[in-house]
Amino acid sequence: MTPLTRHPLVEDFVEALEQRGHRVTEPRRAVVQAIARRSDHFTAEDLCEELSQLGRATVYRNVKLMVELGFVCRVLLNNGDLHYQVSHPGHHHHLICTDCGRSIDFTGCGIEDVLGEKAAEFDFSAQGHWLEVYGRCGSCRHQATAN
Amino acid sequence: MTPLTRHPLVEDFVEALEQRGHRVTEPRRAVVQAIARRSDHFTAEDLCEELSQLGRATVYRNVKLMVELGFVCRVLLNNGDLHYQVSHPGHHHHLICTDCGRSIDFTGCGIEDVLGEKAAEFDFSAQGHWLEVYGRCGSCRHQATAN
DNA sequence: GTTTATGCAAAACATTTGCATAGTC
DNA sequence: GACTATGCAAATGTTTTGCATAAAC
Repeated sequence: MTPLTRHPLVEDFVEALEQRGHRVTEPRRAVVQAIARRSDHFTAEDLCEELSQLGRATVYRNVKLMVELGFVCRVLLNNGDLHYQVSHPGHHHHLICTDCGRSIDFTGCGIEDVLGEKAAEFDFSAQGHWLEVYGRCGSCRHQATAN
Repeated sequence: MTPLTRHPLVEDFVEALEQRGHRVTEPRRAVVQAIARRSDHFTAEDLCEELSQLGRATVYRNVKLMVELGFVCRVLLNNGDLHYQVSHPGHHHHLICTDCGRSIDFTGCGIEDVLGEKAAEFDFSAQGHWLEVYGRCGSCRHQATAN
């Protein structure tokens, strides 16, 4: 699901940037590449370290841009930290492994109905929601069993 | 549900503090009272402003303590900010009004089943989750209609 | 050539920490 | 009296901003 092989995402992102009138500069490209390469969540600071040749402000500004364009979303980790991560464009959620920290996107949470009922109880009209799921991914579980 | 009348919570909190070996000082009491009075979510900085007679560190340390004791939880607002709020002790979620900003606690979200199925698809074993629901509360909806 | 992006340094926040002093139990 | 909490000031960490310069379109 998350492309690790090359970075086909980079070209998608660059194309979208151009279409929306954003200039494709070398620093911006570097930020986009660094993000696309990440198979996992990260902080702006992580990117700054990786891209130490760039100014902090440039990194922060471009991460923000990527969020605005919907290419990057935020994840709420179990410890309360908010990180960034390459995102499915639409509504989606994360299965976050408390062992390895990796997160898996999923769509179609199907909780709208449940929420609708609950909300009605409180005379509340639900419009959206944020959901993070914590647990253990397959490979971490299997590894633990193997040891 | 949220007690606005007096602050019966304060005594509950103080009692629990004593039971767990924490000393009940005047500054601590002031923080606890300020928190109990809040019908809405807040930041540590909000409390510092309200309790300007206290040192920042004291406020921060006591908020943290209240979180550790489970009296206060964090809420993820629609805009991505994390705030604090008086909390139901156990597992619960929030209905957050995007108009007035108020949040309503609810328990028994009943999404475990839905999540379990979803997680199984990805060979993921779900253990916990975080859910925030955004929408409009009754009074904001009614007010809008009235105008 | 016009406009947008960058880089730096400074500013603005938010939170934590060390340590001497004061307050609780 | 022993131990914990406070308050201050300083340190830390993160993110934003102003502005001159450079690059893109």
